[in-house]
Amino acid sequence: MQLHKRDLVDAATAILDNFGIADLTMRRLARELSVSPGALYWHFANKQELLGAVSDRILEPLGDPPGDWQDRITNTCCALRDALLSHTDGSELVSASFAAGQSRTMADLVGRLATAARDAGVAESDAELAARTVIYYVLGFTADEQSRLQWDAAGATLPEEQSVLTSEPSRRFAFGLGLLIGGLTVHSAGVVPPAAT
Amino acid sequence: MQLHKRDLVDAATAILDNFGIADLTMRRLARELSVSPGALYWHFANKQELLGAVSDRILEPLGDPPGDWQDRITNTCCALRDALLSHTDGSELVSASFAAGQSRTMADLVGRLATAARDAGVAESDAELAARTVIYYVLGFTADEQSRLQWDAAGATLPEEQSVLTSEPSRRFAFGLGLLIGGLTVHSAGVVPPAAT
DNA sequence: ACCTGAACACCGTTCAAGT
DNA sequence: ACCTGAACACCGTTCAAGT
Repeated sequence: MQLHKRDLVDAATAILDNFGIADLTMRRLARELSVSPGALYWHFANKQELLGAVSDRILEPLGDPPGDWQDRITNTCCALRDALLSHTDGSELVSASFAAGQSRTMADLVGRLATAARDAGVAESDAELAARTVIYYVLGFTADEQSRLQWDAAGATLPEEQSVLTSEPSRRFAFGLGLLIGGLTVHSAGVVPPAAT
Repeated sequence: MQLHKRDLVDAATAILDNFGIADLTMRRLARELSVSPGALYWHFANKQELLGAVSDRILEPLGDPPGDWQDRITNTCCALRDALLSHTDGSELVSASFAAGQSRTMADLVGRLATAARDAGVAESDAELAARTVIYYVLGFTADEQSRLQWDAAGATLPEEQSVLTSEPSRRFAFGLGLLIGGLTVHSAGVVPPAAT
């Protein structure tokens, strides 16, 4: 039967979940679909584009949260982190797609967070940067968290006494987020950030 | 003559600067050194370790700045950005080495920034996370900046009217940094960050 | 329109064997 | 101690040719 983009993304997501990003290759995907490697290039121009589609699939659960700007930032970031943690190497994959500009959903997220930043009093010219700064944090934090989680899951499972770096990750995630929201709050209060260089 | 670690890192850095990270392969490096690919594995256990050494080379210019905690964070971040921008794909390479825990210098940087965070009033248990949050920002911002710079350098050179995203990058860098320093400042003033999840 | 087969130009890593 | 040669097990991408 005919191959559709959806089928490729389904199978790619399954490989990701079961074997991780290192095994998510075009050839492996073709093998899984019982198809020649070249067939994939009828549906996607290249691997980057395919990975972008998988990223968007991973980010499908993200909604458009209501509330004031603080709530919207907090909810968006928590939902993003949850989505990334739901798939093996999720943060690594989405980080790469984001950097390559291949994820529609990440672009939308930047837009929404920029709106929240404007509502916080950030100037139009800096709103997107503020949005991206928040995203850098979520992607960086979650990549760290996930690599430690997956390393622990593979190795010895220290049952109670975990490292300070793996303990209470949600509380820690909120701390860093609070730093950024606090920064936006003082910014809107009229404090000028110190000059760099 | 004998091959030393230094020679490998020299040659690897030259490939990076002249051709970018995609061309920095073990086989290419061996060819450049007129040596068999296997020879490299006498000096480095694997590619990750070699890339870690290149990252440390790139970060060599970084000093240990004096001053109050705000100055130390600002100067460290600006020096880090400068070092990354001095080498083709510098931020991509160092980001990867940092994520893989292969750069001694990045580990040192986390330590120094954590000390600054403690001086800002951050609790011992959160100081390293605050340090990492600052680093996520610098790496994320600079990766973005560098990819746009390198894309512009390759394509059409729009001489005057640049996109809002590539204009005045240093001012924009300082803005995001100010957000984080502002967040640390209000934190030390006793404001509790809002809970996430 | 959609896919196969086969090729092109590569990878990272290992390891017996040489000097 | 340090390196070669050769192999192992792969990659992403292209493209004439088939249906």
